[in-house]
This record gives sequence, C-alpha cells and structure tokens, in this order.
Amino acid sequence: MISQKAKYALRALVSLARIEQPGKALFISDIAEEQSIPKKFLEQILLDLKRHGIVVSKRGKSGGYLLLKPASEITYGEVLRIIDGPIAPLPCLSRIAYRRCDDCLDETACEIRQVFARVTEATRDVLDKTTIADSLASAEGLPDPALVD
Amino acid sequence: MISQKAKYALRALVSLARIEQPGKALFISDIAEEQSIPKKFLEQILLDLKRHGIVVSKRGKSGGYLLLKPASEITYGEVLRIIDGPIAPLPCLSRIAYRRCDDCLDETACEIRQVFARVTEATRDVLDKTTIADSLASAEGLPDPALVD
DNA sequence: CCAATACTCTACTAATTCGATAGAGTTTAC
DNA sequence: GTAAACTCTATCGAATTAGTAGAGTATTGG
Repeated sequence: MISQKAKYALRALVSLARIEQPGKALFISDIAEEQSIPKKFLEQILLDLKRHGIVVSKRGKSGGYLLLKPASEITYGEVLRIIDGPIAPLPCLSRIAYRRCDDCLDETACEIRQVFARVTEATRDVLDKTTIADSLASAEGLPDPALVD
Repeated sequence: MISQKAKYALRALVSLARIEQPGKALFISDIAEEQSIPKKFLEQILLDLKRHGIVVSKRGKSGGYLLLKPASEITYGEVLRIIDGPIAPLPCLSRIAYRRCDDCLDETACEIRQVFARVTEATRDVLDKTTIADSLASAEGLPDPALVD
C-alpha cells in the first residue's frame, strides 16, 4: 500500500497539471479544498516536492504553487520515491536505499531476492514510465480496472 | 517493502520445500536456526500458515512442520496475502480488502487509480505465477539482479 | 508603509503497526 | 509420566503514519 501522503502528493500534482495558463499558480488552500486534503498536511507535502525540484512556489499575498517542469516529465516513480522512499520491496534491491538483509548469508543465492527483483522490475516499468500528464489524459472514459486481490 | 514477517514465512517455506523424503517433518527450531529467524516469532508465522492451509504440523515429541501441498502449488502471492494482507497498493483496488478511498469522489474517474491498477496487475503477474518451487530451482547460478531504485 | 495573506519551518502527538518476547497450556513418544 | 514440541493469548518497545500547532518570513494591494 502506498501512503496517504503519497496519494495526496500525486493528486495535488494532478491539480497543478490541470492549470491551462502558463505561470498561473494555485494556492495551497485551493488544492486542499479541491482534493479534500488537510491543508496543513498538504503544506508539508508541497514543501517536500519543492525541495526535490518538482514544483516551485511564490510567496506573499498572490503566491501559490506551480509545476517546475511539464507534467509530462514528472513520473509517478519519482514522486513516490520522494514521499514514500524506495519502491523496491526488499532493502537489498534498492538503489536509493540499499541495505543488506542482516539475516541473509549469501545475497546472490537468496531465493526470494530473485523473485522480488522481477516484481520490482515490473513495478518500475509502470511507475517510471507513467507521468502525471499520462494519468490526466486517461482520467475519464476508461473501463473500471479489475480488482486484483 | 514487504514485512520481515513475510520474508521469514517465505524462507521457512523454502526450508520445508527442500526436504527430499516425503512425510518428513522439520522442527520449528531447526528452521529457525537454519534461516536465522527468532524461534518464537517463527512459531506464530507457521501457525498462521497452518491455519491457512499451507503447511501441516505434527505435535508431540517427534513433531514438526511439513508442506500441505507441493511447493509447486504454493505461490508467493498467496503467502504474502496471508502474512502482509492485500498486494494492491490502494485499498480501492483490492479484492480481498476492498475499501473506498474516503476522499475520492468518483472512483472510475480517479486519475491515480488507473495507474496503480496497472502496477498491481504487473505485480500480480509475477507473484501469483511464481511458486516456492520456482524460486528453489533458480536459487543458484543466476546473475545478480539489477538494483532498481 | 503596513497589515493581511500565503508560504516556511520545526515540533509535537495520538493511533497504529512491526518485530518481536513471555509464559502458560496441550499433545505425543518413549 | 516426563520431556519435547506444537498451541495460544497477551504484552511490549520502537518506529511509522497521519495529522495539528504555532511561530516565523516574504509579498503586495491599498
């Protein structure tokens, strides 16, 4: 399960991506209301995204947030790594947060590592290739996805 | 990230799957030692797997655990669902534990749901098709998997 | 020029989950 | 009939999650 925080982050980016006029910013409070996100919580999230170069902010009376790069260049993968940390299901498979499993004697012979390496590859193949712009486009008119477990 | 508990469960099943003689059981303490798993913790895990029909136990002096069905019929997916719960990254995508996102107005129009539906499909495609027997076979002699994030 | 508005930053907190540990009970073999 | 091994329930400390609180800083419209 991805965290609530990551869901909020992605939805906030969708809101920002929907703006037509270039240079137009959205207030935190507007995004919060539109997406039903607690405002103070969203503040932290946007700040985090800003520090990682996903969005920019303007301060003061007519401030707000806007995307730093086009929505078509912001992948789900990078947002999730910022908010939730590594995507890999085992620490010994993560690039950004590699850690040896302390109970694993020989990593290359680890039976379950091989399996989860394939899982991660498949996951990454979706998350690192899908952008905020992609999800905007496909938002409406699609068949309901199958429930999977 | 999958839980430590799930890792232990899968490794315990690997130990049980390696037994050659049919009908031969392993003590909890033997599995615990072989896989460096805290014994009391492993007790709970095996009990849980037993309740879900993955393993069987014999009590008393020459007791122990053994697989209820062949290793080739135990998938990673079913073990993970037992130990860690739903595989789907959003509650609104889970069959076994479906829950509406309370901040989501229209589920079928939810932008991020569509993306994670594809993630889950890909994940499931690996986990529900890979068995304990598969991972045993591939344990040795494989190239090191690429680190993925 | 100043007060209102909006972003910034740090700290705190309540609830839950995770990774165990503890200990008493039950079954079986020898 | 006792020792060995599984069974069951409870508890616990640490970490994480999902927020709240509040003081501070930058802009700007009037």
